[in-house]
Amino acid sequence: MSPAPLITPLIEKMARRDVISPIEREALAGLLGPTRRVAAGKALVEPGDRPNFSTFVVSGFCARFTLTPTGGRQLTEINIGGDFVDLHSLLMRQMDHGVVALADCVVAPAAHDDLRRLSEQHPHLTRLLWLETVVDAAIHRQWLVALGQQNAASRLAHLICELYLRLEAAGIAQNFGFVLPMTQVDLGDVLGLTQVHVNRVLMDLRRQGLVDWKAGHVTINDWEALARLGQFDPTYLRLQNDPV
Amino acid sequence: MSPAPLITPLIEKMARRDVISPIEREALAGLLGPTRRVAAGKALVEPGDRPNFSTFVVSGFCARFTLTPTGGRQLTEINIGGDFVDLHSLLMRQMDHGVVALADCVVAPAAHDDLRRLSEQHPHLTRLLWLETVVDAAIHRQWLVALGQQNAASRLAHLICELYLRLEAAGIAQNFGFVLPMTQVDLGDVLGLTQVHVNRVLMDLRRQGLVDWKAGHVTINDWEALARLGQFDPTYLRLQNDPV
DNA sequence: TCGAGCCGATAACCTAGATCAACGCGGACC
DNA sequence: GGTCCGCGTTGATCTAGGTTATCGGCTCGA
Repeated sequence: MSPAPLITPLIEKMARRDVISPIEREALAGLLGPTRRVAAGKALVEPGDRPNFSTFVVSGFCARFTLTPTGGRQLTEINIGGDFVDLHSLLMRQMDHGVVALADCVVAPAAHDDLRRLSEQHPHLTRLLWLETVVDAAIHRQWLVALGQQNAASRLAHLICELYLRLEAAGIAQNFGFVLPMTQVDLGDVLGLTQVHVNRVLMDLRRQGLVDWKAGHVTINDWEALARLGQFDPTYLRLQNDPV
Repeated sequence: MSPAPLITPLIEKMARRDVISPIEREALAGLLGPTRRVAAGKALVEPGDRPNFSTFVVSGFCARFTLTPTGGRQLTEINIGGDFVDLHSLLMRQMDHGVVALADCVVAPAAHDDLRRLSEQHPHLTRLLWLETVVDAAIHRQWLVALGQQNAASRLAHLICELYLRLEAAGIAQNFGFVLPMTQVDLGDVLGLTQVHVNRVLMDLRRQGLVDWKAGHVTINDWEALARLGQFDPTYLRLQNDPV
C-alpha cells in the first residue's frame, strides 16, 4: 500500500461534509508539489504577491496578516494543517494580505494551472474547494462580530473554542487539550488587543478555572462555560455532513 | 431588442475582470426567478435559514447581520445592486447570519439547483461566481483590520471610501457623490461603535471638510485625504481586469 | 559563562469611546 | 392640529483597554 498522500487531512475534512469518490481523491492527491519547510516567523506569502500556485499547510500553524501604515499588525485567520492559506489567490490573483508561519510549518504548493484544470474536470470537487474559501469568509465574519461586539475576555474565549474545534476536526487535538504555538503578542494581533491586556484577560480565564495555558499547551477545563463566555456557536465552521 | 436582464449589473462587474462570452451571459440571465420587493428594515434572510436559492440584489441597500445574545448587532457587509447576498448558502447550506434591507430593495432568487447545474456546465463562469464570494471574504478581512487596528474616524473614512468605489463600479454613484440610506445606528453596527460616537466622528469629518453628509446623501470633498485617513487601498475589491 | 533578547507577568497612569441624559426637528398617524 | 417617535445632536461622566515601565526566567549564540 502506498503511503497516505500529504493532502489527506483536507480529504478527511471534506469527507465530513460530503462523499468524496476515489477518482476525486486521486485528483486531489495529484495536486500538491514538493513540500517545503518554513521557519516560525517567516512569511509564506507576502502582501501584494501574485503567486501562480496556492499554498497548502501539511503541518504547523500560520496566520494571514495585514500590516497597517501605523505599524500595527492584524491577523485575520489562523491556518492549521489541512488548510489552504491562499486558495483564493487562484481568483484574486494579487494577494490582499500576507501569510506568516506562527510555528515551523511544512507546506506544499498546488499550481493554479492544475487547480484551474481541476475546476474544468471536477465540478463537485470544485464546489468543495469553493466551500473551503466560503468557510474562511464565515470565520472572518465571526471574528468581525467578536471584534465589534464582544469584550476582550469574550473574544479570547471565542478564539480558543474555534481553534479547538478546528484542530479536533483536523485530528490534531483531542480531549480538550492542544498545542498552541502562539505568543501573547500574536494573540493580541488576532484579538485587536495589546499584549499586556491579553495577559490580563488570560490570567483571568485561568483564575476562573476555564482554561490552563502553559508553555504553549492549552487545556480547556470547562467547555460549556468557555463557549458561553465566548458566545460560541459552531455553525459557521460547517463541520456537518451536508452534500454540495 | 429585448430589455436588459436584471442580472446585467453583475455581468458588468464580472466583465471588468474577465471576458464574458455571449453563451455565458445567457446562462447568467436565465438564473434569476421573479423579483420581489423588500421594505427597509425587513429581513431578506434569517440566521439559521436553509434556503434552496441565493438572493440577488437588483436594487437597494442591504446588509448581512449577526445578533448577539447580549442584544448587540454587527453588520458584516453592505450589499448593493449587482451583489448576491448569500451566494455562499449554495455551499454552506445553513445561514450563519441574516440579511436585512437597509432601504427598500428589489431582489430576485437564483435556485441552487440551477446554480449547481451551471457549475457543471460552465467552469469559467463558476470561477467568476466563486470570485464573488472570495471578494466578500476580502471585504471581511479589510473590516477586520479596520476594527482591530484603526480608530473610529479612520474606520468611518475607510467605509465611505469602500462604499463609494463599489457603488461607482456598479454604476450607482459618480463624481464622488452617492445616496446612502443608512442611519447613524446602522453605521455604528458596522463600525462597532455607538450611535453617539458615530455622530461625533461624522461631525468631525464634516468640520474637516472631508465629506458632506446630508439627508442620506454623501459627498466626498477630498478623496485623497479621506483615503489617507482611512488607510484605504482598493486592491481587495479586485476591480482590475485579470482573467480567471 | 555571560550577555542579549524574547517572553510572560504586573503595576501606575491615561485616553478613546461607552453610557446616560436631554433636546430639537420633521414626518406619520389619529 | 396635536402627539408620537425615529433620528440627529450635544454635554457630562465613566470605564475597558491602551501606554509605559519594570522585572524575572529562558534560550541561544559568542
